[in-house]
Amino acid sequence: MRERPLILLVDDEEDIIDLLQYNLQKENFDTIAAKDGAEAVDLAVQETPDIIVLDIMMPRMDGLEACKRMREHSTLRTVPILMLTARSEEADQVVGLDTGADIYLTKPISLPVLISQVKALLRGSSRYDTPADLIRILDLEIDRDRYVVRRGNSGKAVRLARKEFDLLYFFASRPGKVFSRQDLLDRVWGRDVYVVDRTVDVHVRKIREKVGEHYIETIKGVGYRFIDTFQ
Amino acid sequence: MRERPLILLVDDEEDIIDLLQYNLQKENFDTIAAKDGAEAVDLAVQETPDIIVLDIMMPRMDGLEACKRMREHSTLRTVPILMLTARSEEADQVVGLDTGADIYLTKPISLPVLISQVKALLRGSSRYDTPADLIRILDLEIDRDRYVVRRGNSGKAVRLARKEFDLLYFFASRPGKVFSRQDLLDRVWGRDVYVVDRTVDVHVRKIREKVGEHYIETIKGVGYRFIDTFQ
DNA sequence: CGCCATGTTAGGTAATCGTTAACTACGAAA
DNA sequence: TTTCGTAGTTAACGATTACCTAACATGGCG
Repeated sequence: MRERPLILLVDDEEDIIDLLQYNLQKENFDTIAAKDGAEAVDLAVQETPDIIVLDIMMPRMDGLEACKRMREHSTLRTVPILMLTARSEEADQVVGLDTGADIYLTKPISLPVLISQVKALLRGSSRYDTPADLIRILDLEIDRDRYVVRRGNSGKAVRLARKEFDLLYFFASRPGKVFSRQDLLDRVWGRDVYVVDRTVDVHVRKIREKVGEHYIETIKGVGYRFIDTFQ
Repeated sequence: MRERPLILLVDDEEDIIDLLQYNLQKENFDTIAAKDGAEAVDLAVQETPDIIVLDIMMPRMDGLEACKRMREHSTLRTVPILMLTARSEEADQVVGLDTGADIYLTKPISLPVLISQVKALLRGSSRYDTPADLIRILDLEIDRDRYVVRRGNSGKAVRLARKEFDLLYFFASRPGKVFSRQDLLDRVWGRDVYVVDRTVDVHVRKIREKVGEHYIETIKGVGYRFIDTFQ
C-alpha cells in the first residue's frame, strides 16, 4: 500500500463527492472521484485504489454493475468495496453484498462511521500483505523480487545485470561497512571463484553509472562501502 | 479454508446463539459458540475460526476487550470479526471498528443481511488465497475455465497447451516478479518432477509465439517475469 | 616528480539465451 | 491395428550478453 492510501469515490452527486473528499483528505487519504459506473471502472483499472466507495444509483452504469466488472479484473480483485446508498431495504443490501461488495452503508451516512469503516477495511486488507523483499535506503529502493532499483524522486526502475544487482544489494544491506575487494569476491562471487580483485572495480563503475555516483564510496587502500546513513 | 467454513458465535443470550446457529448451519456453515469474551478468546485460539461474530455486551469480558485480545494473537490476526450489538449510537460503532472489528451490525439483526455479510467477509478473505478464474491484465484475458487467452482488441481466443497455459497463468498472477527456471519448475511443474530447466525456455517461446512477444521478459542470469504493470 | 591506488575503457571469452528440430508418449481417427 | 496430430521434453548450435581482464589514464601524496 502507498504511504497515503488512495480512495476512489464514486457518486453522481457532486455535493457528496466534495463532502467525502474534504473529510477523507483531512484524515490523510488521497482521493480520486468518478461520477458514473463506467468512469469508475476505467479509473479503478488505471489507478488500482486501495479502497472503493461506490454509490449504487448512478447514470450510465449503476454501482452493482460497476462492482461486478471491477471484481472480474485481476488487479481489482482484492480491493475492498464499500457500497453506499439511499435505499435501506434489506433486499438491496443483500444484493449489494452478494454482488461483491464488502460492506454496505445506508444514507444518510455518518462521516465518523464511514471513516472508521474505511480504516477497518484498509486494516483488513493490509493484514494479508506480504512484505516485499526490498531494501529502502536513502532515496533507493532495491527490489529483490523484481530485480530492479528505483530512485526515489523519479520512481523509474533501473535494470542492473545480475552481478551488479547482487553487489549493490550486498552493500546496501550493510551500509557504512567497508569491505576489501577480496571480502566482496568471497561473499558476492563465492568462496571458490577465482577472479582478479580489480574485477570488483569494474562492477562498482557500472553500478555508479546506472544508479548514481555517490552511493558506493571508495576507501583508498582498503576497499569500498555503501555510504554511511548514520553520518 | 475448510470445506465448510467455521464460524465462532459469541453472545451471552442463548436464544440469539440458537437462532444464529440454526440459520447459519442451514447455509452450510459449521458453528461453535461462546457465551462470554474470555471463553471466546480461548475457543478462537484453539479452533482458529474462519470468521467471528461478536456481541459487545457480555459478562466477564466484553466484546471490545475480546476483540482486542484476539487481534493480538498471530493466528487470529487475519480472521474477520463482525461486531453485533444493540447499541446503535455512532460513537459505539466507531469504537467497535477502531478496536479491530471489520464490520459493525446493529440489533435487531436481519438474518439475510447477516448471512450475506458473513459470506462477503469470507469472500473478502478468500480473495487473497484463491486465484481468480479470470485474470485481466494489460490487454489479455486469461480464462481458467476455458483454458484460453484472449487479446483485448481482437477478442480472438488463443488456445494454449496445458503447460503453456499454466505457465502463463502463473506469471500473470504475479506481474513484475522475477522467477528462476527452477522456481518455475517447482511451482508450475511440481516439486518432484525432474526435467532440465531449459524446458522452461521452450514453453516461454511457445507462449510468446501464440500470445505475443512482449508479455514475458527475460532477466538474464536470473530468469523470467511477466512485465511489470506498475512501471 | 614519481609512486601507488583507483578510474576508465575496450575487447576477448565464457555463460546464458533463443531457436529449431528431433524424439517420445499418448490419444484420437482411420 | 496403423496412422496421424498434439504435447512435452531434450539436444544442438548460433546469437547475444555479462563478465573478466588487461592496458592505459588520472589523481593524490610523499
